[in-house]
Amino acid sequence: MSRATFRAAIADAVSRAAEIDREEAAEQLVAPPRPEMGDFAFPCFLLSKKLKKVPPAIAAELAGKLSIGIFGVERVEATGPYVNFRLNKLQFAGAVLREAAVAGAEYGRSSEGAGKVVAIDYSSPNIAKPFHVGHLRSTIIGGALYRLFEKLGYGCVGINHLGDWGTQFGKQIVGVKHWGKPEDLSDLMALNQLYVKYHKEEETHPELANEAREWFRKQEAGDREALDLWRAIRDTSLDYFKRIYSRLGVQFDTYTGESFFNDKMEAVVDAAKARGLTSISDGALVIDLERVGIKTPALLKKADGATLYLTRDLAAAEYRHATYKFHKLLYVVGTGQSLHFQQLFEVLKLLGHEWAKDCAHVNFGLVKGMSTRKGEVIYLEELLNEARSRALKAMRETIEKRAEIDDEEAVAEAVGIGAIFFADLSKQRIKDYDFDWKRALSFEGDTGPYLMNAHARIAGIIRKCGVEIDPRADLAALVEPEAHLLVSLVSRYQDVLREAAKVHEPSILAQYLLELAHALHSGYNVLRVKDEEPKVAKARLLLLSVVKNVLASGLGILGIPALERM
RNA sequence: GCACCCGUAGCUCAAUUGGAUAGAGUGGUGGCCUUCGAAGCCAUAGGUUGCAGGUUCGAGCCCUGCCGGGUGCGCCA
Repeated sequence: MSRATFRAAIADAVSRAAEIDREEAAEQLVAPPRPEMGDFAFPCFLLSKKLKKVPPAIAAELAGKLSIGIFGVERVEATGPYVNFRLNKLQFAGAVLREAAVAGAEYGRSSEGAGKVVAIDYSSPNIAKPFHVGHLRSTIIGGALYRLFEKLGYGCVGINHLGDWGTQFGKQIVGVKHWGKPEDLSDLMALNQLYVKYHKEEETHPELANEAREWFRKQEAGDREALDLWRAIRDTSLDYFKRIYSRLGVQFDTYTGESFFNDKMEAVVDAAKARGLTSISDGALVIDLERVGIKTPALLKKADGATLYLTRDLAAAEYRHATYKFHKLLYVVGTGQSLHFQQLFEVLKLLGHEWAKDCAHVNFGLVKGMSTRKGEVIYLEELLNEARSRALKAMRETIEKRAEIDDEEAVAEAVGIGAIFFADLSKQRIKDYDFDWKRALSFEGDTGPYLMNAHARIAGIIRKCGVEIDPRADLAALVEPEAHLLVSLVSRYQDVLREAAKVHEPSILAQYLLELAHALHSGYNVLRVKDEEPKVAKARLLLLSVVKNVLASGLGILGIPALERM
């Protein structure tokens, strides 16, 4: 808020001096590339066209007109084609830090999303298969977006669209029937082994495929035994997933998976037919999408009459809209399914749903190189355990720290999670992700633990400095450029959250937190608190405590624990 | 073959969405722990932003064509 106040004051002055619209002026105000240049800059390129003068001349002229009387501004200077504004440090720090100090851990929260619902479909794994590293991105990105929108005041619905229906269950049941024991039904690893065994056997005994198809057919027809088996497998999987999610700190509001929509698809098919959208092609029921620029037609039903993925997603989208009246519906799914989502959104439009424009595919790049040398996938639990043990090893290298920590295992677990989450969330979603043990589990440099360390370090200062935090402290002592940089970064937090939400990109927040932690680490030597004069100590401590709150808030959104000690 | 995505320092990534001198980490080299946490800091080296055109006051970003990598392209999800 406070940053916006200063921005508005400058925009107002600029709009009067340059005779342009106030909003236009506010929009053009940017931050200069280097802090010495000032806090805001107004580029004069656009005016150049209108006034038929070169930008530097306009900048000089404007700077002259604006030299005095803008709220919070202590210097106006033309530098080349820009007019640079430097804020009064005391006024700026006062406004920013007081607001942040009062808000405490809630700093950054806003109510701009009040009354609006964002539904987010994420993680959505297939039942009866263990969680591996490839499932992580959707889970982590979706969880981060959930908490981000929540922070901005939106009501969020986390949807886990479980892959809990389909022909793979026929195969799973054949595996259980032929080679399994009754107790395997409640053991996910055993179930998975049976599934793998099925595929191996199928290579030499192709007739098993018919058996599997028959089981799934029975399942769809409501056969008692088939459904009982399916339910047991589903329950076992769900228990397992929930254990993983609790370890990751990820939550869902609903687990309405694919099976939930079994009885809701016929209505969509009927609606499409009624609108004359469908045709028969090679026996299958399709919707031609050539007219909207998609060459691949959408398949609603197979030649044998069975429904498909798309049919189910159409029914699900309609159900979600009816149930949640969402402002936005986000699908956090890999970019490999782009065509599917283009088709889905276009068909929703053709069905007359104007809300189709509120649906978005939050796509992300592939996770490559996640299998071991033997070609097996890396299970998530292996990764988490490895991260924990490496963190423990790193902790044990410094004895002083151990003395302060009472639950080493818990800290190591948190550090491991922090490293893994941040390795994923710090890059733009769209980029392919090369999984690499060394990089994913690194604790040095631009990593999750680096941010956690910045937070724990401030916590240590607060514990040991011998000064109390005072939100009303006199801030005149905050004269160092390092302090001003931190104030400026703190003031940007809300803007960063808004931008990250707007483009569904947690990496914007992650990059910002790195900047903040860098500024802290570089500055904290000159911003000592302990044994300084009380006035100086109090001012600096207030600044540091506010930085700590921002770190805690941002890390929380990313799903990374902010520890007091590590 | 067609469609979409990605090419920025040796490696992994940024760049305020078209703006000022393209920045971080890592790896290399050299420094900094008797002072609130060294999972840290400082310094130094490293670039024809894949190539070639175009658009304009201005392009890593937009347009066209190539080159390289990835993904997808009707009866799986």
